Amino acid sequence: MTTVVAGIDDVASRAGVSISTVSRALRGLPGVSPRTRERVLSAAAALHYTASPHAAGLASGKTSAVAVVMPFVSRWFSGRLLLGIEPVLAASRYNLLLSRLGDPESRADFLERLPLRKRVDGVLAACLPLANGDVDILSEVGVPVVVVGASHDSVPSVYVDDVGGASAAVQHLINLGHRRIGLIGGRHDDPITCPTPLSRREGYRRCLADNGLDPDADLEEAGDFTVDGGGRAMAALLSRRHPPTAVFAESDEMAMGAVRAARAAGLRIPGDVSIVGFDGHDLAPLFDLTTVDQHVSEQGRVAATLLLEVIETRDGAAERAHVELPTQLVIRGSSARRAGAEPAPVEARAPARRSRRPKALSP
Amino acid sequence: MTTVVAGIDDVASRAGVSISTVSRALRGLPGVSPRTRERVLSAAAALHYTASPHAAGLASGKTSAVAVVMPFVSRWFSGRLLLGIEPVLAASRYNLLLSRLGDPESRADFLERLPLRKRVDGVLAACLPLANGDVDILSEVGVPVVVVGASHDSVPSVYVDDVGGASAAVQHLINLGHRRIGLIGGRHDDPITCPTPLSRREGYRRCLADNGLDPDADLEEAGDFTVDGGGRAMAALLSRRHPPTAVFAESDEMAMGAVRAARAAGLRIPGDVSIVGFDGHDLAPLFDLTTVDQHVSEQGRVAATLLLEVIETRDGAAERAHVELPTQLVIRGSSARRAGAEPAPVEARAPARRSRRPKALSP
DNA sequence: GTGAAAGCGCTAACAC
DNA sequence: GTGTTAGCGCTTTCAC
Repeated sequence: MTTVVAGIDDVASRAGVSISTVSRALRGLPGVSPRTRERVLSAAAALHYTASPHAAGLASGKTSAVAVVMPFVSRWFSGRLLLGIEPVLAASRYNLLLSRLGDPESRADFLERLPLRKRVDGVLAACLPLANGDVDILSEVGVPVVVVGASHDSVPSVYVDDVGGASAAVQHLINLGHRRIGLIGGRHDDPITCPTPLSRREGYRRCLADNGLDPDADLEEAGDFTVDGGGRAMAALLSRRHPPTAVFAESDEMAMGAVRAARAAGLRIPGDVSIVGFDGHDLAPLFDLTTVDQHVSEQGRVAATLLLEVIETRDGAAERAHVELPTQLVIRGSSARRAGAEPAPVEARAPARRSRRPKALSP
Repeated sequence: MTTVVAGIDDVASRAGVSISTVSRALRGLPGVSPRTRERVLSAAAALHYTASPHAAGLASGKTSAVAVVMPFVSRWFSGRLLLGIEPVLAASRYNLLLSRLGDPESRADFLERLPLRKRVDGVLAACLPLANGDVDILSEVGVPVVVVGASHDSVPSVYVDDVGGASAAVQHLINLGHRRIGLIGGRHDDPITCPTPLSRREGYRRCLADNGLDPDADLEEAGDFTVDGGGRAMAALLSRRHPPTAVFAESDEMAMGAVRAARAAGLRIPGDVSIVGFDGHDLAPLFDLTTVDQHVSEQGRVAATLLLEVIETRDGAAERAHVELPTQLVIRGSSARRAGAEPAPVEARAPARRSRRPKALSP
């Protein structure tokens, strides 16, 4: 069963050439006659030969692998990101090494041991909270690093405008006549989360301020980015003496929990309370949820492309790239004009439910 | 920025020993005095030294990496599986190489080139449709293979009893007085899907037959395992001259789409139609969805553990292991007694909504 | 256009 | 208990 695997010398002798010619022919290097190349290729195919990445890596210094590091592997966000990243890597024949850096210990251990060092050609860091010191350590791995889902000064990064996106969501609610707008956010004392919740909260507060509304700490509640957390936060907000007439949740899953909690409290959506999320979650349409789509898989695609560019060209421009991708407010049925508010100019609603994302992108 | 990385000889000279002593000390091998080991360890720590997996792999034949191969990377199922797999691998210091084998071409290419060969110590194949020939080819990679999410004769595997699980779901509906029970299934002509849909359909049909009900092709509809597909299938079923009073969907996402479609058709759930899904999806509680929980992350955990066992012990028993994990019918509010049916013995309902899964398992 | 030989950075015998 | 040496399977000069 454990078949002996063909080595480069097997191919060489079968093709009647030396191993260096095999190496050159197989990698498409110049200096090999068409006839020879042809013979080598068919010999390799016949033997199911593939060069050992280890040996090749040792000799050449290239590993043809990149590491993707994220705090969670099972969240919706992680999957979407991988959806964008994987095809890019596969197309360039890079292996994808997945690492989770959830808790502070594993993160410390990672930064201490740098187990990826010498194993990959680049690192894609998703949503990691990179303190300045961390980046220094990370750059010590000696390979390019690209950050996705957060902006960072000294590392190329791909991200969306969280402040602007949150702001657009809140502005949408304000345009609908809402004045008491609640926030369901992340917990800001969690050392392992990304800066994301801070930015979205900032967008929320800034938008209120820009519209002459006082941010009210009583209308902000932590939902720790889970469905249940969102539900609890919503319940808390609804129990205030002056509950909000609309709520902006910093993630769609929290928004879904909020929808559930509001319904459980006997409220109708959007009749009694409007809810807006953030993400563009696949299941958001099921809740008829208005949301800020952050095109996660596109972020992944762009980040992976950028990383490969940095790896392969060592281009100074790419190494300093900061790509801000747009968000998009997708208006659905969970947000509506506040009962009793004066009418206002009409906003465009999302078109047909499924038109948001081309089919190829949503397996 | 691109710091020079310490090699084993740097550590050796700093500790004042030879490189083989460094190698031994760092890997915890016997034959090193405590004093020496101590000096080596601190030298290595000071230099942030980590052995190059490539060099180590070349020399030892072990790569300390395993490949996880799945048809999709962004589905809920994939994330859950990774959630179970990753900690097991990380605990044993194995790297996780993620490959997608979605379309037939990439699958053929994979089987042709076996790019993993020589790169990993083992392969975890999730939900891949392994024809017998494919397994032979796969075993040619020369490393152990464990299949998860499907049973296969010649390869150790971890799976749930799809037939039994589906059967339990349908029996539940029959117990509730339903007689016309629809099926929302997968498409069986798709060459890349797992045997899963066939098994669940078999469980559905068998359960009907066991209860003296004739399976009716008119009550089966394909939903291709997506929310929208489930919605379309539900709409189709509801448009039958004799629509079903209950529907079993082979996945929770299809069930969610079905819930939506039923509501869109003006039906109440479970008053007008009962719906049961299959998966134990995180968001199922949001839909109050009765479902067959297949504990996906547990499947991943067990499969990863099994794979490491095979790798590390080359134990014949492990190499022949077929682990069938139990499914669990979780009864929620989407299924109820058929209107007008005679009463029957009470079934246990799910307890508090969040008790289904310990917190540590649901990030 | 092709081959020979020298490593890449480790591990694993084997000697001391 | 520790050091020396020969590879692991390739890529890469450098000759030819």
